Amino acid sequence: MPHLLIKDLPRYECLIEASKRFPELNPSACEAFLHLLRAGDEAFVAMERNLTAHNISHGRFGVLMLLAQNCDDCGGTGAMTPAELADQTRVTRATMTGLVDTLERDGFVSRTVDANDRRMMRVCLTPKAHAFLEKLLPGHFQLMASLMAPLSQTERKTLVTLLNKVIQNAATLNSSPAQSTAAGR
Amino acid sequence: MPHLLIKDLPRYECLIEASKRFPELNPSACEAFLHLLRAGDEAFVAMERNLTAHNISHGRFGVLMLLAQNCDDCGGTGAMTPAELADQTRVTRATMTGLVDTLERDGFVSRTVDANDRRMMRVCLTPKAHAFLEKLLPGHFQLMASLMAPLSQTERKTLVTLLNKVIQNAATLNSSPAQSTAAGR
DNA sequence: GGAAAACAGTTAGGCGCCTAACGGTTAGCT
DNA sequence: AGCTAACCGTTAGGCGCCTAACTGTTTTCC
Repeated sequence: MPHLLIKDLPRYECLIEASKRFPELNPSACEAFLHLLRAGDEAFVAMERNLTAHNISHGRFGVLMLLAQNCDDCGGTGAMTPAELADQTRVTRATMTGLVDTLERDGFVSRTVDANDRRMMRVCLTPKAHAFLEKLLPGHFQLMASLMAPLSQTERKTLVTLLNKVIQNAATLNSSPAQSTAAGR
Repeated sequence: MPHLLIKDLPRYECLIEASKRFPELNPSACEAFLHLLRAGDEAFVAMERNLTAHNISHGRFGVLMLLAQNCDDCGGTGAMTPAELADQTRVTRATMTGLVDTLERDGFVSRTVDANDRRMMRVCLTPKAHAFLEKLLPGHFQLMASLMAPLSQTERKTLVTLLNKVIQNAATLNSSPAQSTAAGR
């Protein structure tokens, strides 16, 4: 379930030591990177454990949340196409087909063909899904709260600010074509 | 490849709005949690993109790093049993079997049976693996550095401190049998 | 000495995600 | 009109990770 990630993060002195062999290794950057990876993984595992206890994968949960949000916020019908869902949840359309398949099988969503464009499908939440979320979400939110409990309000704000810088930076890095560093193969 | 995670993180006002319907939702905790998940995912994707460019998965990479570390630090032979590897990389022994299988197939590790206990195997890095790491690691470290570039030295320290609090807390939460209603700590 | 428990590693089967290729539908061009 | 390109959703096949059950080896304890 968890991402493979070395159990004991290396001590800072080891990073400094290693930086002598590898001049490209920036100890503070490496330390921050590894801690970020680890904390994110830990948070993910905690969340997924809670979800699997309710017999739902994080993938399917993401789809339900997205549909629910679309339903509540825009006051719309809550209907979205698979392509929209795939785009906003960052999975491929092929994966979304599988997710919607199982959600439909379990009675959480319904599929209908678009009246105007027969290529498109409309995916809608069922009442059963709304009831399911209503029962699941309180525990989900409590989990977030207890995970962030050791941080004060201002610490959380600081954390968000710092993470935002990383997110923005990573977004541009990840979208750039290729930043291959080593020359050739 | 990435964890499914909603593309646009909700605005803070939306969280406050949602907290009216769900009293368990703590807006600042939720915001910090989602940003952590996203930043960790972004970092993970960046790292894995770099690794797959060298035809290695993050799972196999973790095993190689662990073996290399064990070799360098302790001055030992660098030989570890699959059970040790599985324990320290946080995957099951069954998964480790598969990882070592492919690593052995590609000539990166060798398997030998322990002389004293014929139940055990000894997994060792080959010279080919050392050469491979020597070529791969500079780019790997550069990636970390460029990802953390927007943070100053002190900001990185702050980030590590905050993340450490979360990691410690999550470790106890994840190891506990079931999460309580969390009124404490 | 011999049965049973404990342990190490592997195999079998499942799930989620991916990429690549496929039929069905609409829009654009000549 | 008809041919083509673009698009939507789906299928097929692969990889990594999981759990559960299995094989083989050592230890334990009568």
